[in-house]
Amino acid sequence: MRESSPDKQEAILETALTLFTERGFAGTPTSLISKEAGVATGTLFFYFKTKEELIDTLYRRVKGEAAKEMGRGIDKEKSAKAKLRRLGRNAAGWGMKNPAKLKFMEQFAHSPFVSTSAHEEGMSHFLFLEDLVRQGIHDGEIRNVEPSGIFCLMASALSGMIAHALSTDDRKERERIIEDGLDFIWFGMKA
Amino acid sequence: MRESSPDKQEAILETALTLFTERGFAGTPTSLISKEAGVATGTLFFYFKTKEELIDTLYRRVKGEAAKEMGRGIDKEKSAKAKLRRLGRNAAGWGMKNPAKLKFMEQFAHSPFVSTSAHEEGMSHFLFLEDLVRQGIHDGEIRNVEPSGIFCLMASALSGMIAHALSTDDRKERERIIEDGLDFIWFGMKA
Amino acid sequence: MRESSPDKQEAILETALTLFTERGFAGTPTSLISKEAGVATGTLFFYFKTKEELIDTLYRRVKGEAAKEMGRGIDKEKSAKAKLRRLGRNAAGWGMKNPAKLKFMEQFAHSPFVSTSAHEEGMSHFLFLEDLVRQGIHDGEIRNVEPSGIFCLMASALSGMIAHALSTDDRKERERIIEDGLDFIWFGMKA
Amino acid sequence: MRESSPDKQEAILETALTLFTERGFAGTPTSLISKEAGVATGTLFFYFKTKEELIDTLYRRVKGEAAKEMGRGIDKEKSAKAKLRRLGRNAAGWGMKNPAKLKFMEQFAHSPFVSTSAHEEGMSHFLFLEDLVRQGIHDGEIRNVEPSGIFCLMASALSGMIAHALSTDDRKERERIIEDGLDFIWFGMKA
DNA sequence: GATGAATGAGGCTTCATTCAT
DNA sequence: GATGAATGAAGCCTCATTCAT
Repeated sequence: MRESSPDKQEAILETALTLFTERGFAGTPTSLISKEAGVATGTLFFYFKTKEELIDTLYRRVKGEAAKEMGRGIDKEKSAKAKLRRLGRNAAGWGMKNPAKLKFMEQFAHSPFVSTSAHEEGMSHFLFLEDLVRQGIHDGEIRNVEPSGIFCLMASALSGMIAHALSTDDRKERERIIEDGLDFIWFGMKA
Repeated sequence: MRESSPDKQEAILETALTLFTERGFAGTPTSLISKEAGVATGTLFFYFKTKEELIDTLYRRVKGEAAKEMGRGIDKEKSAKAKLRRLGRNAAGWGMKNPAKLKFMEQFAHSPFVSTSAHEEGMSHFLFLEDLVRQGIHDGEIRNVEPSGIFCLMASALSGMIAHALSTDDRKERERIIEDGLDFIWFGMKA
Repeated sequence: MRESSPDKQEAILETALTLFTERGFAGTPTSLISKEAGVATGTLFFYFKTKEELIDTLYRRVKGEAAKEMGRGIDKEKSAKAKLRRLGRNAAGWGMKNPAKLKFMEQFAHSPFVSTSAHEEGMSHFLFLEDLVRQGIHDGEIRNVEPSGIFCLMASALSGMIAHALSTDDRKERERIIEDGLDFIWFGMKA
Repeated sequence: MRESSPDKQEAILETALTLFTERGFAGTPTSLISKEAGVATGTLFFYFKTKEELIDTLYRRVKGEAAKEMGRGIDKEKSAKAKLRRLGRNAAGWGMKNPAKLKFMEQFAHSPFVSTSAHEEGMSHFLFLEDLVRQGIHDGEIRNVEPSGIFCLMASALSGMIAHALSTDDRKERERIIEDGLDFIWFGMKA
């Protein structure tokens, strides 16, 4: 009865991610999460005081992980164009490899279930992207318009692009969608 | 209390829209909707067999209205560029005038609460947009890439742009955001 | 399934009184109350927002009823002595006839489950008793000491007396206990 | 945090007393007791097999201590009157010095949480009081009525008196309440 | 058409208790 | 002796839905 799993908390988070993605937040009882995770009801509440805290934790984690993946190797690139392209490919790559996490973020990006503070923390991970745009403008590569606007447009276009890419299973097709999408984004902002 | 709705059904729909936007589907009991709408609990279920039917009806309505508004006056324009610009301005204008409805659509675009059929019907209203892109490509105004991809990019960028525009109260600022956004979208796709 | 009982609320209150007396507040689940009262779980919460509100309502009712019974016919008596004796007999009579209510009051008089406001309202019903003592002092029938002190002593002695009387089933014995108790109280305060 | 208890068991008992008084039995989780006492959850259950055993132990202790304090120096007094007065002063003194313990006893004297056996043991400590009354009757100092009745009246009046005395912070006032109360009790029973 | 009291399945959370370390 | 992660039964309460009036 007393098991040796070193990481019940991890099991809960992982299970919750999948279930939330499949059934939504309200459609996923905590009892189902614990059952699927192979722990007792009480265990979930030992690690997360409330269901909301579990959601929040998950949201912060996934958003943080996504941001980290997106930034990978950016510094090695010289021009804003190259940096953005790398970033876009990173994002697409992460989304392709983690469709559940992507769906989770999409689903809850606008959800009132996610606390405001989690949303803010989530956003903060992507601030470096705005700096990148700012630098591009300064260097004359990007059109001189409000950086936060470009950031929004880029972020939403990127997200739409990845969702679209995920709708096909064909690798070639996906790559084409991504390259076309990155072109769209770059032409949209370049000086 | 709700003097502008002679019709109870209308009062329910209107109230539900506001409440869903503020509190989400799961956070809005039908009892609260009927109370705020000034009708009895039973009345809501006379007009809508289930809560989900109410949600679906609302979703279809709002999506349909948005699509109708976006298409207004498009035929008068000649070039794809002009058509798209008009369409973008319509969308932005509608969003500015109906922030609650916009928020509703944003929040529930990915929600499992909305039935698949409602989602599909919602999407169908925007198919004319894809035709528009197709025509633009044929006329050489738009780059020759998969139209559905452009459609996705445009739609998500538009939505991000409007959300960003709504974050400020300054009319001038809003207009600037919208014009910059429409430029971004156009440059992104033009041949 | 839909019954015609005109007074489910009353059934709930009555059942709750008995069960609380037998099992205490914490030992009585709301589910048991509704089951024994022959109503659905939800019905209890339709009439009482929370379990605590049910307790409070019950406490106020019982205390109010007790106070009313105690005051019955007091005005007809002339002297303080006669008034107090009548009051004491009323109290004892009520306690004998309503042992469950008495036990309920005893049990929860000091309980943190009963809200402060309910306790205060409960006490307020007995203020007339303090006035009675004050008048007795003024008329020289009762020793001139702080009336609130006498009130406390009298109230607690009365309550102890009734509890003691209830411990026997013999009517004669009970009457003796009551008369002896009323003597005790009167000699304790008379001038 | 709790530096005065070298013994964990003692710390648990002390903490439990305070918490039970403030929040009632049902409102005080064992986890809170152990946390406040600075021990692990498991430790509490090493010393007390169940929560009820902890409650019982506490109840027996407090009741025993109270009885012991009340009886202090009684033998030195000659007359029943003097013995009772001494006993009353002892009781009042103990109550003033141990308001938490007093409140604990008041609150749980009628509680179904306390086992029957603990209640009986608690009562047994006060049997000497009944003997004292019996002796007073035999010596002609106390009215010849059923001793157990007098015992009940005296006990409840005493308890009401102490509660009342505790409601003021003024030392003079308190002493007056106690002396008046002891008069009340004595006049109530004297021959 | 309209009402709102009534239903009861089911959700979230608490907490006494256990036991491997 | 002591710890605290883990358990799971059980409690309070919500809320979509029904139906007699």
